[in-house]
Amino acid sequence: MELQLQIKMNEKLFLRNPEHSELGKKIILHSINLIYKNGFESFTFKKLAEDIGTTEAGIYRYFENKHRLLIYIAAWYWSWVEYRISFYTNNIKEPLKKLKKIIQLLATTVEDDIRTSHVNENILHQIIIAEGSKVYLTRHVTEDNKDQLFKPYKDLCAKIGTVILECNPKYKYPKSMASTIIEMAHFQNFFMNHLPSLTDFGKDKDELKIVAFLEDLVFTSIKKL
Amino acid sequence: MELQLQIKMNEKLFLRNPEHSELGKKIILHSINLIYKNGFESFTFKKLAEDIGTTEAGIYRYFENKHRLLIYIAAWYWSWVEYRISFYTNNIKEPLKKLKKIIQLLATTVEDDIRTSHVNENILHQIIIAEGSKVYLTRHVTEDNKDQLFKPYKDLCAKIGTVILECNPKYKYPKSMASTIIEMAHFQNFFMNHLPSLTDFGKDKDELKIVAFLEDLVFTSIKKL
DNA sequence: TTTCAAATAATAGTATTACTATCTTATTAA
DNA sequence: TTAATAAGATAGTAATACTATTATTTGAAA
Repeated sequence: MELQLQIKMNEKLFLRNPEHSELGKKIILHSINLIYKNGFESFTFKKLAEDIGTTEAGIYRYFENKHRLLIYIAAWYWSWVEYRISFYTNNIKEPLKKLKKIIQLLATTVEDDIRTSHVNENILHQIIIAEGSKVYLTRHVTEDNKDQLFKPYKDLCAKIGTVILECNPKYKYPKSMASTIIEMAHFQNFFMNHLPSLTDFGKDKDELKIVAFLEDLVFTSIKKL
Repeated sequence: MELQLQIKMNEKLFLRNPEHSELGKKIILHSINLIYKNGFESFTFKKLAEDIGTTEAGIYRYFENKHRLLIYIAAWYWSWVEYRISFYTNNIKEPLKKLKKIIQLLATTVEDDIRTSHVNENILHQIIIAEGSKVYLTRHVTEDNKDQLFKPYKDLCAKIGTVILECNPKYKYPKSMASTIIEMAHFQNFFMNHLPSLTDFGKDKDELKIVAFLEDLVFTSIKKL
């Protein structure tokens, strides 16, 4: 049995749906690889076009500009993360166990999902750690937010917030706690690898320590009466 | 009595020390205002030069490029925050009270410090919230880190880590907790104002709620035996 | 089978950005 | 008085971030 995982994306995220053509899929695949290799700053549509073997103008038919492409990639990533969380916590009844699983899924390296052949999820995870915040840290957050470009991220946050409330209905900050978990799962990873003195994991660079830190942080707070 | 607050900056942060000339001070003052107004993405040395009434080449004598200028501004900011924390927690003996004060200082709006006439600290605080992460989220973090460009940020983090250990010498993650406090003090503020559904403070947009959230988060975790 | 629309490729061109270089003038300190 | 230093003026370049136009391919409906 061969499965294809298709994530339905908001129409405003692109000019032409990249999932619907070969060139489109190449754009996603190659842009993820290029951003991974040289970072978002030095990434240009010209380089991407050369990499793919098409023209700059060709890319512009799919995405307004490189920032929009990054937003698309991030939206895809968060949708995929939410799907993944649903999948792996589906059968878990106990909310505390569920939250534990969520933290583990957010903070540890992912394997490549073979059902999405045009996306290497491990590399994608890495680039979202390094570039993800740039998606919303802009002058046009508000308009972009109105266009629902951040919906997958917000949905994920809301979902985690709900699980937190299931753990403790009296906990006062479920949404802020959820966004803290998500952000810190990534930031502590970035710090561990690049600015280790900002963390307690510098020596062994072990993702499981980030999980342990987050679990400690979250569970002591929400378990409190 | 008129006081002047001078912060000694690492030589690698600039080509020519902007504190040592009128033009230099203008560069800092106007760049903060321009970045505040239109964001770092649309900020260019050309616009800055026009704003000041000098030439592009003039700015390039002080800073290699606009990213270096942002690093400088951020370094200045974190040095100033650390100074401020030292000042306001100086007389506090009780470490828990000290940490509480630190959280409040990190998470609430600052007044303009009249002793630094070329810097409006309130606006500076705002731009660091929105642009601060971009300082280290680059391909060249490692080299920049070797050049000590992030020292003020790391020093602050270390200092807060020390206070956390004073509160509870057995707490296992003082540095990660410190970086979490610093980052979340800013991110929750950004989210509250621009993506409110990621927080629990969207309705009244009250910074004191961020303080309350952080206090809850931190103290339940570190007080644990 | 034609034909018509959609996608793509090829090419060219523009404004802005991110610089570098050079030369002149003002300032100030030995 | 001179010599260094900072600043101003001007010019120029390569790369970036686009837009526009025209031609070619492809695949599906008439």
